[in-house]
Amino acid sequence: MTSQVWDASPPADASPAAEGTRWLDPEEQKAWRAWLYSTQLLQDRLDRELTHQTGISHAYYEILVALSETPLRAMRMSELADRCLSSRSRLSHAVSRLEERGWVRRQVCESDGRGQLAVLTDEGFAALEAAAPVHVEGVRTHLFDQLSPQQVAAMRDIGETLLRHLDPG
Amino acid sequence: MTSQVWDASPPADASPAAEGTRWLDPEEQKAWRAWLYSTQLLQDRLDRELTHQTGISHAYYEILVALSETPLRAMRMSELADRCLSSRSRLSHAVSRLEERGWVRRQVCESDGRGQLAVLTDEGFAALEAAAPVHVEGVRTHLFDQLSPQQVAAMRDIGETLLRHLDPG
DNA sequence: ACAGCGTAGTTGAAGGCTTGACTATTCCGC
DNA sequence: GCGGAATAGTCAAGCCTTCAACTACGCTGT
Repeated sequence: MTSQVWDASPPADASPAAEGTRWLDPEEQKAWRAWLYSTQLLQDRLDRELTHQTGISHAYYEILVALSETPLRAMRMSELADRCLSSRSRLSHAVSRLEERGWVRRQVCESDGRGQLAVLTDEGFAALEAAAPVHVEGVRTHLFDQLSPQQVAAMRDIGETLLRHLDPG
Repeated sequence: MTSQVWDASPPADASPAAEGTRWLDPEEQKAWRAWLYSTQLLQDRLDRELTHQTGISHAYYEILVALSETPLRAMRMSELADRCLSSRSRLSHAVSRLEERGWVRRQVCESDGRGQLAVLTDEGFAALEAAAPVHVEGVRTHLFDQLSPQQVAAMRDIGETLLRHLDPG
């Protein structure tokens, strides 16, 4: 009746819905907490530093990167949304705001009248060029400088394993 | 001038700000992308499933868990904010909404007139009890069922290493 | 006693995200 | 070609988060 650990062990007087639940054992719980906290702190930290030093949030940065890596610096809206793990709606709003900054413009798609192309402008490319070193330094300082080569390899292995399960694409 | 990879290699005509930037090598870049995508997809998925099946977002869930693990199911607002990796303001808003649902109530702190205690109500405890199996099943299905024991151990090790660097506490 | 400072927490406005409805266009089968 | 289903994208309402005040209380030194 006092303290419970809701990842790990069921309460003594477990509710009916809890029957058959595969609770986490202590090792799993520690791994889960470490993963959850570290990913949240790292993402917050990187996003905050990038935003404060460049005025570009990590979400916007990802959009600019995706466009810049494309031959014509242009991409269909849906394709861009998928690439950025973003909903259509969210991306549409974000592109509108990037348009206001003059970093992206919309252009109707030749081959499909329903479609729109998001096109990176020269100003947008310059903004990305200015932000990239800040982003990379953050990733290096807070992630790669902290880990051994073995840990980096394990991180990649775990990430790719999870992606095979999670990523519909 | 065409496609660039902004984590990995500098553009040929790098801007002055890019001088001396420690760009990521191809291995690091793959590790970074795998980590970034997998964490984002996993967190989205868990939050979405929990929200749809129980009406409780992961952020609210964390608050309820933190309170339930405490002897008197009560915690100082700041302490709770720290525990949930949340800003004071964000937590204050969240507790207000949990109060509207009748799951938490506020109570002035005896020992410090400035302080407030967030207290978990019986209704809040019941809501947590109902949501916990859904949460745990999600974590198991999308995380632990996908990984080998070695990978779980490595995940914990990496998480704890990063926490030592990131966590101010 | 009280001035000044630091701490605890709240509030309101501004902006971002999600959901669901909506328009416009294309594809498909007849 | 033409009618219906599917697809691409946008928009508005509501919720959440952030930021910058702001209130209230406690601590310290004189």
